[in-house]
Amino acid sequence: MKKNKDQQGEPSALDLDRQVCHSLYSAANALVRAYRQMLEKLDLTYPQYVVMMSLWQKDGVSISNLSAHTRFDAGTLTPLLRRLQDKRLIDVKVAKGDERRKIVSVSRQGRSLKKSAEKVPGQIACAVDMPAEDALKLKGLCETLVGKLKR
Amino acid sequence: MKKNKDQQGEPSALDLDRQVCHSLYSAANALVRAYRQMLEKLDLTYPQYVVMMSLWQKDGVSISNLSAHTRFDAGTLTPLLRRLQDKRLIDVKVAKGDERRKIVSVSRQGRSLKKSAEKVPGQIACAVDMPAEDALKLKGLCETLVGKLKR
DNA sequence: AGGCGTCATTTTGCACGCAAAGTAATTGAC
DNA sequence: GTCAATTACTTTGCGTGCAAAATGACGCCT
Repeated sequence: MKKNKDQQGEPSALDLDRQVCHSLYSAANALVRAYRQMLEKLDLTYPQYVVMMSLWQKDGVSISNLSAHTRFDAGTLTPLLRRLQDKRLIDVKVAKGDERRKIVSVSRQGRSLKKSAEKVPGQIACAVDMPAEDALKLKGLCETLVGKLKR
Repeated sequence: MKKNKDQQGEPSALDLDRQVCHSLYSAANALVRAYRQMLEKLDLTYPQYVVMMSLWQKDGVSISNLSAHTRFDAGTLTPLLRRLQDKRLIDVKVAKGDERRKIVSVSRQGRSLKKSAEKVPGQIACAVDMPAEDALKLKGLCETLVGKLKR
């Protein structure tokens, strides 16, 4: 009776519990879920918050610039920006000199939202409760991964 | 001229590039994108592949068991399982003795798909090209994070 | 037995994520 | 200058991810 070919066989490379990717996937989802509560006061989803952070940092950019910085697909950004516009947080205008391009900028309301958003990183850090060293290591490994998978 | 209150001010906790979560989010999306190509031969999405891995490992489970193991929401599993059923990869039956519960099991075709799936982890490892030590560290940090955010 | 709270699953509604196809405006080749 | 290739963005279609509400079955209390 060497093995037991069906259920509960010897460990396999396909075991869910050994998959790094599954852990990463679960962690990303868990984080978005954690953000959801903190962001609902701001009436933002996590991706919308990312876009606002990008714009708070650098305003008046084209959609393709925003896409590069946030790493969101253009096809994802179009409707997301429409929602931010509906909330009056941003302005979108056609670029002068190149009518294909659009320029996105933060509105006055969008700028004032930044003050409330400033509390969010601390709240998340508190919920996650991970030593700064580990957080940096994690960030570094994720960035490496993104780099390897680019394209 | 101490500061420059608008664009390009001093670094802030809201800078996108310092957000661990944004790196994690991007990495998870990049990984799913990488899986997409390898899984299209199997006609599976990444979440469907996760469910199949879970079932290959342990068959004949209820949906809530599957939900716990895969960490997918029940409301996500219902339509996902319907698609796997449409592809004849799994069988779903009402549990005897408790008609609320359903029991999910791998079909013969689902079992034969496992052989093709066995190549996937190696292909991903190759695309990612990360030292085993780093991969384990990454997995560990993600699991810690999931643990802290549980609830 | 009847009723009620709990449990397992499904449904609904909304927001991504992204490949692929579509639409304009711009650039480049000649 | 003309026209094809390219670029910037939008649209479409499908599959999640998840909160919240709905459905239906169980189990327990009396």
